[in-house]
Amino acid sequence: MKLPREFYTRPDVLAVARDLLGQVLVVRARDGRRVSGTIVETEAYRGPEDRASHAYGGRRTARTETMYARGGTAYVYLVYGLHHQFNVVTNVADVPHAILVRAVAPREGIALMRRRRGPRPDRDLASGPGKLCRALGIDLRLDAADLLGDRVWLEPGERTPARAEIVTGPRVGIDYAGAWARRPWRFRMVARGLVARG
DNA sequence: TATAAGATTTACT
DNA sequence: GTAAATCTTATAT
Repeated sequence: MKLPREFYTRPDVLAVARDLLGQVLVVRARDGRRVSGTIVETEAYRGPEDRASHAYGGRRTARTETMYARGGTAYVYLVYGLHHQFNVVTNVADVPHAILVRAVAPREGIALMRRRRGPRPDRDLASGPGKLCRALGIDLRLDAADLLGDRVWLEPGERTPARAEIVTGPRVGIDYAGAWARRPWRFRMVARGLVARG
């Protein structure tokens, strides 16, 4: 079962970013097998007013065009010329809201992830936005893919985190955005009973 | 046309 | 801790 269109088209991108925690990101590998991970960290981007967003000021380029698609679309782009970033587009068409998936916990297809990522602790296989794309096999070919299609999609997780298990904080790597960078639009799921860190 | 910097990761000192 | 890798976009010649 996939998350329905209505999950993504909701108007509050912060609520969707929070609700993505605990859900499962699934990618169909070339041989048809499933590779998946549980989402544990997200960041909301609320263009056009959000100075940290690629769509700040209503900017529309070949790269950002995907952000203007309807909710439930994948937005994949390259940073620093070599790392892919996977985002979930939210809201209705022409409203460029998106959520960067910053980390997942490996779930299915772990052997394939290890092969793709090389020798390292399993804990580090997908513990960053560029790492998870490498581990799951996400690249520019998945840009603009429909999240209700059969190449990449989201499924409900077994358990959604309780409020006390969600830590919010400032977004990462966007110091140029001034005050917008300090907004607590980053959401992280922590293990129950652990003390939160920034 | 040229230059700078970015929603990052890795290797090396 | 610092540097290198190297594509896209914005801004300045």
